[in-house]
Amino acid sequence: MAGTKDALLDAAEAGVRRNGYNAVSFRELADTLGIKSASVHYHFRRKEDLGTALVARYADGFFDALARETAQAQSPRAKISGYCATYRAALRASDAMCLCGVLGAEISSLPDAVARSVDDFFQRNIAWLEAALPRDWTAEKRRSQAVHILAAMQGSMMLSHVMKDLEILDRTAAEIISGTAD
Amino acid sequence: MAGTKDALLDAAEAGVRRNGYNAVSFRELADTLGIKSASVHYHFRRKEDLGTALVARYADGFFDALARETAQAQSPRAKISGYCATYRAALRASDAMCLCGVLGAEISSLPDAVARSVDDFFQRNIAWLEAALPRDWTAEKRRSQAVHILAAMQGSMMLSHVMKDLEILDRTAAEIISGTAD
DNA sequence: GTCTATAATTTGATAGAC
DNA sequence: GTCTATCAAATTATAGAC
Repeated sequence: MAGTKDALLDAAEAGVRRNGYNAVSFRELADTLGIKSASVHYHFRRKEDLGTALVARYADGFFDALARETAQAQSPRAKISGYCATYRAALRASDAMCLCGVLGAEISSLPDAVARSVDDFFQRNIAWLEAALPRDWTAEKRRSQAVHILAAMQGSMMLSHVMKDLEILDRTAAEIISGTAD
Repeated sequence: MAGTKDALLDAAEAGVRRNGYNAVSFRELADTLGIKSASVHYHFRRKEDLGTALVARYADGFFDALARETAQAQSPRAKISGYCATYRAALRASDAMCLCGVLGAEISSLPDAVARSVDDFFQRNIAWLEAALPRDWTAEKRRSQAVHILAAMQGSMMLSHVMKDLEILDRTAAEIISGTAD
C-alpha cells in the first residue's frame, strides 16, 4: 500500500501535536494503522527520519496554504491578516498547537536534524513576514515586527491549547492585524 | 539530608526546562545528585507529585520576583516593564524557556494535576497583567491586552530558545513596553 | 533517608521469513 | 510491505533491608 507512509505521517503529526515528540512511539503509530511496529521501521528506519519528514511535510503544507490565503492580498494588513488566518485554520482544524511550536519547546531533546528543520520553519516564517511588512520601514523595524508577530501567534496558540479557549488566538490575531498598516 | 528534596527540584526544573517533562527520568535526577532512583521515590512517590511540586515552586518564585521587580512601579508602563524584566531574568539565568511554556506545549500528555497547575500559572499571569493595565480601559480591552502580552512573552521565549538568540525576547519586550501607556 | 533488588511495561531498533 | 520474534535499554514504581 502506497498510502501507508502518508497515513503514518498523519498519525505521527496528530500524536506529536497532541503529546510531543517524546510521547509518540512507533508501536502507537502502528496500532493506529492496524500494522506492526516493525512495518513502521520499513517506512522510516529511525524515529529521527520520521521527525524530519514530518516537519518537512508540515512546512510545505503551511506555506502552500499561506500562499493560497494571501494570493490576492496587496496591503501589509491584508497579508498579515492572511498569515494569521492560516495559523487559525490549522489550529481549528486539528484542535492542537502548531507542530513546530510543540517541537520548539522540546528542541534540546530532539535529534539534531529534526531541531534544524524546526529552526528552518521559523526562519522561513520570519522571512515571509519581513517581506509582507511595509516597504518604507527600516530592515531593523521589519525584522523586529516580524519576530513579534510570529512570537505572538506561537504563544497564543499554546495558551489557547492549554486554556482550551480558541478565542485567545482570535483576539491576539485581531490585535496584530489592527496594528498593521493598511 | 533536608536539602535533597530541593536539590531534586532544582535538577528536575533544569531537566524539564531543557528537555520537557517526558524526557526527565527519576534515574537521571538520581544520578545528578549521586543517589539511587529509589531514593527519589522516597521524596516524590510518583512523577506526578514531582511535577506538581515543581510547578508550585516555580510559580511562587516567579510571583515573588515579580512583586520585588515591580514594588516601586506606578504607571502601567513601569509595571509591564517589570513584568518583562522578570521573564527576561529567568530566561537569562537558566538559558532555558519558562517552565510552564515547556509544559504547556506538552499539556495533553501531562498528568491532570500537573496540567491544572500549569493552567493556573497562566491564569495568575493574566490576572496580574489585567490589574497592571490602565484603569480607564474596559475590562474587555484589559483582558485582551493581558493575553496578548503573555502570549508574546511565551512565544518569544520559545523562539529565543530555538534560534539561540536572546535578543528576540528583548526586542519583543521593548515593543510591548513602548506600546503601553506611561 | 538511602540502599539493593526487582517487577512490569515500554521503547527504538534489527534479523529474517513470507 | 508486512509479518514474527527478539533484543538491549530505559522507564515508573514497589518491597524490604540497613
